[in-house]
Amino acid sequence: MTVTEAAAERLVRIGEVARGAGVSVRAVRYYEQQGLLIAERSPSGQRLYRQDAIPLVRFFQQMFAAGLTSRRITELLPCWDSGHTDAEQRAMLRAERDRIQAKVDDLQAALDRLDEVIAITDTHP
Amino acid sequence: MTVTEAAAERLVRIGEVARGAGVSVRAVRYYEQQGLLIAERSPSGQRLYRQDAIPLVRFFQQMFAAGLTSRRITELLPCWDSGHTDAEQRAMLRAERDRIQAKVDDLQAALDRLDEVIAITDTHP
DNA sequence: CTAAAACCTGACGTTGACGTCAGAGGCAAG
DNA sequence: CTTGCCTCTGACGTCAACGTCAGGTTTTAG
Repeated sequence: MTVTEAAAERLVRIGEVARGAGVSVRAVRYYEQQGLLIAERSPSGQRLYRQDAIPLVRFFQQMFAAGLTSRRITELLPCWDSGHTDAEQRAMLRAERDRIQAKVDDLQAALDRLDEVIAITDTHP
Repeated sequence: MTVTEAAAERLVRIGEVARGAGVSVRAVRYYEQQGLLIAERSPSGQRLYRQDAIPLVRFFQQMFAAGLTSRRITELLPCWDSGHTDAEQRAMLRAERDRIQAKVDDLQAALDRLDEVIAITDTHP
């Protein structure tokens, strides 16, 4: 089943997406504004989402937590949607991977320093 | 020799501290404004730092990278200076440690997802 | 039918660690 | 002495992902 084909699925409103993904309604609107998430509209103008919008929003959160910007995510979304990538996208993917790995290393180093202090302060109360 | 205490050492100006620690002059002034770094003053008002200000600034950078705020760092500085801590400080240390650990886990999960996509896009060029 | 709950579109506010600019001194070299 | 670099104090600007408020429409529960 492709994206455009999308048989008659149960469509949900923004509140259900927000609750389901654990974010605010404002956040979901923001994602649309940034081009991350496209919603159908009801005749009265309310946003209607397919159910897979919920794991998608969770995924956005994960990428945000990893330090990607919404712009970068939009640039990389086709990699997930179609599985097809050009050279530039593959380069971005690796760049982000490397950046995140470096961040993990930094955090681990900070963690070690904190643990060191904790060990000292625990033996010197 | 603790961090704050020190004998008559060669004092350096802000530019040398900034270059030595790999940050901007503005950043060093900001740290003073936030109460992280205290500087002597020359008769003309220029900031004079002891040389151990340089590793200290590096340490601040490391903590910033780990997501601590300048306020939190000021609250925890005594743990490094004196080695003495009260219950509240030990609780903060552990809270930060746990937060960083959780962040590492999140980053690792994001990393795995990216690697997954990279592997796919590499086999489907 | 009505009231509450949910949704809409702007649009301004928040946070943290600085960047940047303006205007005014200070300091060693030639 | 003056040139050029360094430093000073404000003070406003930046960026990203939302929070929040205002004022209005829509959907739903009873």
